[in-house]
Amino acid sequence: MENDVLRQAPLFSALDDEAASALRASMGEARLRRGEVLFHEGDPGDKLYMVTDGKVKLGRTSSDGRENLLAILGPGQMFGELSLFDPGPRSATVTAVTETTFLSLSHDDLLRWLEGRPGVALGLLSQLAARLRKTNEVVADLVFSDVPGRVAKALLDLADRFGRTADDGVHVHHDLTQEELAQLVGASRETVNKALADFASRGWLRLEPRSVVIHDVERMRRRAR
Amino acid sequence: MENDVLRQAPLFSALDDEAASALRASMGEARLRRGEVLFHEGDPGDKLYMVTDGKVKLGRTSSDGRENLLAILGPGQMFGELSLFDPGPRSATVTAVTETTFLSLSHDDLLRWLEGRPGVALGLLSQLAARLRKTNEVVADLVFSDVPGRVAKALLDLADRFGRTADDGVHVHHDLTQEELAQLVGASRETVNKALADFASRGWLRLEPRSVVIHDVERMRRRAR
DNA sequence: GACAGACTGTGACCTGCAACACGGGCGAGA
DNA sequence: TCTCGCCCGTGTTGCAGGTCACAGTCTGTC
Repeated sequence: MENDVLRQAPLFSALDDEAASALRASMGEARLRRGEVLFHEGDPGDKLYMVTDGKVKLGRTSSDGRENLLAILGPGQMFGELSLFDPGPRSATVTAVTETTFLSLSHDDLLRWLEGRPGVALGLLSQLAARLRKTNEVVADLVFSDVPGRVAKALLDLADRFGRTADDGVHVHHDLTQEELAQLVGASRETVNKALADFASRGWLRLEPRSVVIHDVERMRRRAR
Repeated sequence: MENDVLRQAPLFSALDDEAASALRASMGEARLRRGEVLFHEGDPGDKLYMVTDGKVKLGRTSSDGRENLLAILGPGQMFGELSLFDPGPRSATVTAVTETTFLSLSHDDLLRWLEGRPGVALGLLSQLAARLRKTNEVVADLVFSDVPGRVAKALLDLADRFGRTADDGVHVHHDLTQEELAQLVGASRETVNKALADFASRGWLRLEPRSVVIHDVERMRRRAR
């Protein structure tokens, strides 16, 4: 049943069939190809989205046009909560990194559905709290770590979420160009390339287009901190 | 009535007397002097706190001992929500910057009080969403802005929250040493000192111990971005 | 009034990283 | 098949900002 898609999201995993169906009924769908934009920073909008398949990047652009990625999100992950609970324009631009499908839910529908399900509000709180914790982590890394450290950390994070373990290591098809990786860790494309080349020359990983194979997770982990 | 203290917090400002009293009854109190620590990063703990008077800094320490401040909080502001909704050890150390008084509330008491008050849960959601939005802002600044820009922004933020407007400008008694300011913007003490000295030499502000008078808010604002 | 200790100011380095520059590969479309 | 764009790799240069070192100042304390 279609409800399985919903249950990918940690937030909705515990719902019974009735609740899931009720929710699913009020949700819309969307599909984007690589490079297409779902919405731009500054746009109005009060919809919550959930990725059901594929990957998106969540980014913001500085006044002088440089870009910075806040997160890469995959199946089961939600975004757009900010405009939901702290009304205001979208604070980031969302772009598909691969072909991606979404479910969407409007503020009003969510609130209506939320009534009488107080547990879910608590679930949302803990989702947000976890996001905040993670973002604080990012701040600390920007202050304390150098670029190679941040690259290592980003790769490990991507590996956790998108990696498949094989006998020669963890295959991570992150689908990001080195430029995008650089924006994700807040560095230049060139510096990231050098860090990657250095890791490869040490045998910690193998580089492939838009993908890496991490041979030595332990060393990468040590380099990350 | 004592309930006024509670109502300083945006979250509780709309409560009626009954609700406020009920909440107030289950809250504890605490008081710290400058430099004293309320709790350390890594400590267990499930209490939510609210500053009623004074100022605290919320910081984390890197493995090699360097420190980074996530926020400076004043009267009406809350902290400790993370351990509440995303159970786990405290993610930051909280230290008093001036003599400070708090109210505290345990997880269980909050949940009990929350029952039957669904509006408050939504209020908490929007608090967290706003915090997250702000933290994302910080990340962008770290990536895009230089140190003087971040210092200007930090001073303006402190001015908004703690400043008093007089005829020679906005007096901001932030109570932070330049070392602490540096930790707040993610830079070294020396670089921050030079940025401040530069602003002062341009006549944009006047330096005083643990305090500044901003003469030209507009120029500072322009420098911040 | 003398001393300690914490805070502030300023210079001389050194380093990590961004910016620029350029060449090579590869995939997609004419 | 050619060729035009995107990617990716790498050397070179300049600068922001971190580190080190020290001097001046402002507290409170005995």
